This record gives sequence, C-alpha cells and structure tokens, in this order.
Amino acid sequence: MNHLSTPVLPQIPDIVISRLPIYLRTLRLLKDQGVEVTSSQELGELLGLSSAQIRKDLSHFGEFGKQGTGYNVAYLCNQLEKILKVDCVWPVILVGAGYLGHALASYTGFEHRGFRIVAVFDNDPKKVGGAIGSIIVQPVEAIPAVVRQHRCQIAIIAVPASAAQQVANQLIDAGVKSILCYAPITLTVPPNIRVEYIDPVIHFQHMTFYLEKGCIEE
Amino acid sequence: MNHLSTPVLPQIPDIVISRLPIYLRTLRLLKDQGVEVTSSQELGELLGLSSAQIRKDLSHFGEFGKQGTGYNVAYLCNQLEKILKVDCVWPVILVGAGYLGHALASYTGFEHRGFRIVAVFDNDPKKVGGAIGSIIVQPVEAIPAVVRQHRCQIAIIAVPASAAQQVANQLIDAGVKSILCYAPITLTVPPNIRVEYIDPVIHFQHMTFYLEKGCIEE
DNA sequence: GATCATTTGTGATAAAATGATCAAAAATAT
DNA sequence: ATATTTTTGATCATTTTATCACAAATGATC
Ligand SMILES: NC(=O)c1ccc[n+]([C@@H]2O[C@H](COP(=O)([O-])OP(=O)(O)OC[C@H]3O[C@@H](n4cnc5c(N)ncnc54)[C@H](O)[C@@H]3O)[C@@H](O)[C@H]2O)c1
Ligand SMILES: NC(=O)c1ccc[n+]([C@@H]2O[C@H](COP(=O)([O-])OP(=O)(O)OC[C@H]3O[C@@H](n4cnc5c(N)ncnc54)[C@H](O)[C@@H]3O)[C@@H](O)[C@H]2O)c1
Repeated sequence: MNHLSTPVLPQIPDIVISRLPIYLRTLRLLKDQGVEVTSSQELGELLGLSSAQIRKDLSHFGEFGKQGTGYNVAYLCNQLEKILKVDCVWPVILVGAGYLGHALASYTGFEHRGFRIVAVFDNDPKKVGGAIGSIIVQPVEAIPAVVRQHRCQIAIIAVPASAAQQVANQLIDAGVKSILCYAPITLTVPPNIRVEYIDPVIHFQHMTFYLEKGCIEE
Repeated sequence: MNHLSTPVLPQIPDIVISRLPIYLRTLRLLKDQGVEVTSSQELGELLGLSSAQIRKDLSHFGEFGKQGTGYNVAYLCNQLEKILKVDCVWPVILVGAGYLGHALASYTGFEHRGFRIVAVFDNDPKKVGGAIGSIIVQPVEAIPAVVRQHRCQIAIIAVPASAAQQVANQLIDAGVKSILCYAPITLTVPPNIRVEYIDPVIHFQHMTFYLEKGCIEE
C-alpha cells in the first residue's frame, strides 16, 4: 500500500507507436541506399516532422543515438524491428479472392517487411480451388483449422461491405486478434480485438475539403 | 489596426476534417438501411467514439440536429457531402497499371461516393493500349494533356516505390494538387501539395506491437 | 398542460501532444 | 590542447485535442 507498490508503468501513447513503422520504412530505405548514419533532423526533413518529435518518440524505448553524431541506421532499424516485433515473419490470412484479394495475395512486398499471406479464403465455389501464385483458395469453412495450424493472429478482410461483419465474426471466433479491413464499413468487435481500416475514398473525401470544387457532374 | 480589423477566422482542425468522411460513410449506411433519424450517441456507438466528440466536430460547421430528437440522417448526409464537396463526382487519374492498378481501375465503389477514375497511365509499352474495363491504358507522356482536359486535381500512384517520386513530380508538374500514394515511401512535395498514403504493412507493424510474438521464422 | 425523458450545442476543464530550450557529450576544426 | 560545431535526450512551456457537464429545446406521457 506504500507508494512503491504502485509503480507507474510508462504507458506509451498509441500515436507514438503509429509513427514507428514510418520511421522504420524510411530508415530501411536509407540503409538500402548505403547511408550508415542519420540524424533526427535529416529523418524529420524526409518525413515532414520535427526533429524533436522523432527524438521524443524514440526516447520512450531507450537511447539509440550518439550526441554529436546521430543514429546508426542499421542499429536503429534493428531496434525498431524488435520494438515492433517484426524481426521475424508473421503469418497473415486473407478473406476475399476478388480483384483486391488477388492483388494482395500476389504482392511480393510483404515478406521482407515481416509478413506472409499463408492462406486465402472465399465463399464462392467458383473461386475455391483456384490458384493465386502458389496459394490455393480455400472455402471459408477451413478458416478455424488454418488459423490454429499457423497460430495466425492477423487477417485481411477483402470482401464486399455487406459480408464484412459476418466474416469478421468468423475470424474472431477462429482466434484472430487483429484485422485489416478493406471493406468500407466500421466493424463492431470486442474490445480485445484490434481493427484497422484502409479505404481510399476516406482519403479522397479528406482531400476534397481542401480543394477548390471542380467536378464532372451532379 | 483596431481589434475589429483582424477577425479570427475559425480554422477548423484537420483532425476534425479527417473524421467527417467516417461519419458520412456510416450515415450513408444507415440511410440505405432505411434509418431516418439517429443520435450522436448511436453514431458514437457504431464508430467507437464519444457522442460529445461527434457533436463538437459537427458544431464547427453549423447546427444540424434537433434537441430531444437527434439528426435527420438524409439531411446530415447531404450537409456532410456539401462540406466535403462530394455532392458531385471528381475526376481521378491513376498511374501504374499493375496488379493494384487493375483492382483500383475496375473497382465500382468510387462513383457513388464522389469519384471516378477517368484515365490510367503506365510507362511499360506492353501495358499501354491495353484495356481495363472501358479504360485504355495511356503512356505517361499523356498525363499533362489529360489533367488539363479533365481539370483533374487528384491522382493515385500505384507504381513501385523506386518510381514513385519521379511520377509524383510529373503529376505535380501537370497540375495535380492531391496524391494518394500506394507506394511504400514518403514523397517529397511542395507545401501546397497534399499527399496521403496507403500502406498495409504500416498497419500490420502497428498491430504487431500489441500482439504476443508468434512468428514463422527468422 | 405539467412532468419526464431525451438530446443537442457549447463553455469550461482536463488531458495529451507538440514545440522550444538547454546541458552534456561527441566530433571536428583551429 | 582548446575552441567550435553538432546532436542527443530531458525538461519545461505552449498548443491542441478530448472530455465533462449543463442549460435549453423537443417530444412523449400522463
Ligand atoms: N478493388 C479495389 O481496388 C478496392 C478498392 C477499395 C475498396 N475495396 C473494397 O475491398 C473489398 C473487395 O473488393 P473487390 O474489388 O476485390 O471485390 P470483389 O467483388 O472483386 O471480390 C469480393 C470477393 O469476396 C468474396 N466473398 C463475398 N462474400 C464472402 C463471404 N461471406 N465470405 C468469403 N468470401 C466472400 C466474393 O466471392 C469475391 O470473390 C470490397 O469491400 C471493396 O469495397 C476494393
Ligand atoms: N499489389 C498490392 O496488393 C499492393 C499492396 C501494397 C502496396 N502495393 C504497392 O503499390 C504499388 C503497385 O503495386 P503492384 O503490385 O500493382 O505492382 P506492379 O509491379 O504489378 O505494377 C506496377 C506498375 O507500374 C508501372 N510503372 C513502373 N514504373 C513506372 C513509371 N515510372 N511510370 C508509370 N508506370 C510505371 C509498371 O509498368 C507496372 O505496370 C507498389 O508500390 C507496391 O509496393 C501494392
């Protein structure tokens, strides 16, 4: 009951976490270009952020830089990969073998950033059994077994909005913990499940607020 | 020089603008379901936001509700569409006719939310001249003329990261004002140009921070 | 028509995020 | 060897964002 028994564990703001993958992406790019050392200022200029922001974000996790010099690019990459737990490859499943599902399933850019699509599902008998690269489309009934087999915690939803909630329920029942939803709809899920969304129209509608109106019709 | 000569024009926070398309998306869904009236509380529950947040966001633009009753769904949709300037259809051009470009160009969900892909460009002679639905892929050299012809202010970049900055420069030179970038790279652009990004890996890496480590290898 | 249950819009308050500042450390120049 | 420049990480100040709480309005109920 004394003050030592209730240590304040430093809860790291989610907005900080959300910037780390951006830092990592740019650091990997610098590394690939052969850059060995960078500074919070250089990184800030590349990303359109203040150098103080970057330093403060990183300071939540430790001291990675050297005064007067900056940050060793390869070392900081490694550290960020550890922090984000992407110093390995995570299995991901994909539901919906339509246009978008095909693009995602055949995308080669996931693997070297920590992710691999290990299975694709669809409820259309005409799609089931078809191949996307080396992956055979399976029926949705196979989801639970595949999730268990791969201990898969992450899923992508690429089905029409009208089916997305039902698919989300099936995924959560099967044990999936995080969902990336491409359907233009907000899902209702239990509080322990994380959902993130990708909807290009949301971005377009954000842009048009700042544009001068210039339309085709209506 | 008196205090009346410098009226404080109420600058609306960008974070407020970024939520409006989400509100609109859900309101349209309610409308399609035949719901005529809703409340900030109901909307908040659907979206995982507080009712106060929604009321305050809307209050930046006027009074759209009725005390004791709530909001007329159709009316609020209309108002949000006006505020976001999507009470019409905006022309959008797309650069990159690869897997992702094909999925985007054949996507039918843009039109009724205010956007139409009017042209697709690629620099691969094997792709130029090919058809995606009713759209013929054009060479990148045709970008300036098409942008002028449609007075197009919005473009999508769906080319490899290594080509994205160069394509962005071409688009900006041609007069494009807003870019939605699918390439996993942060673009450098003048301050009057808006860029937004879609990169699923950024979302995955955000998710894994909160997951218990469970990887395939490495 | 008085009472009650809702729900909005908003000023006040609290919390969170960002930005400015600076001592200390490291590298480089003199 | 000393001075100068650079850059981090921490602290403090400011700005921004979110939440709270309530008067006023509305419709329903008795
Ligand atoms: N194509 C794009 O570029 C694009 C862009 C933005 C958003 N989206 C969204 O992504 C999602 C997929 O788009 P798409 O163009 O690939 O659509 P699509 O119609 O080509 O494919 C959808 C697939 O989902 C399958 N499906 C339907 N119900 C299912 C269920 N209950 N269980 C399993 N599978 C089911 C269908 O059989 C089909 O194969 C949609 O929600 C769409 O709004 C797509
Ligand atoms: N496919 C996906 O699901 C997916 C997922 C996430 C991110 N991405 C990103 O989206 C982009 C496109 O991905 P993709 O899978 O369609 O790639 P892709 O290789 O299939 O297609 C890229 C297209 O861009 C064209 N191109 C290359 N350089 C060009 C230039 N300078 N001007 C015009 N066109 C040019 C190519 O000819 C090709 O047709 C990439 O940056 C990729 O990282 C794709």
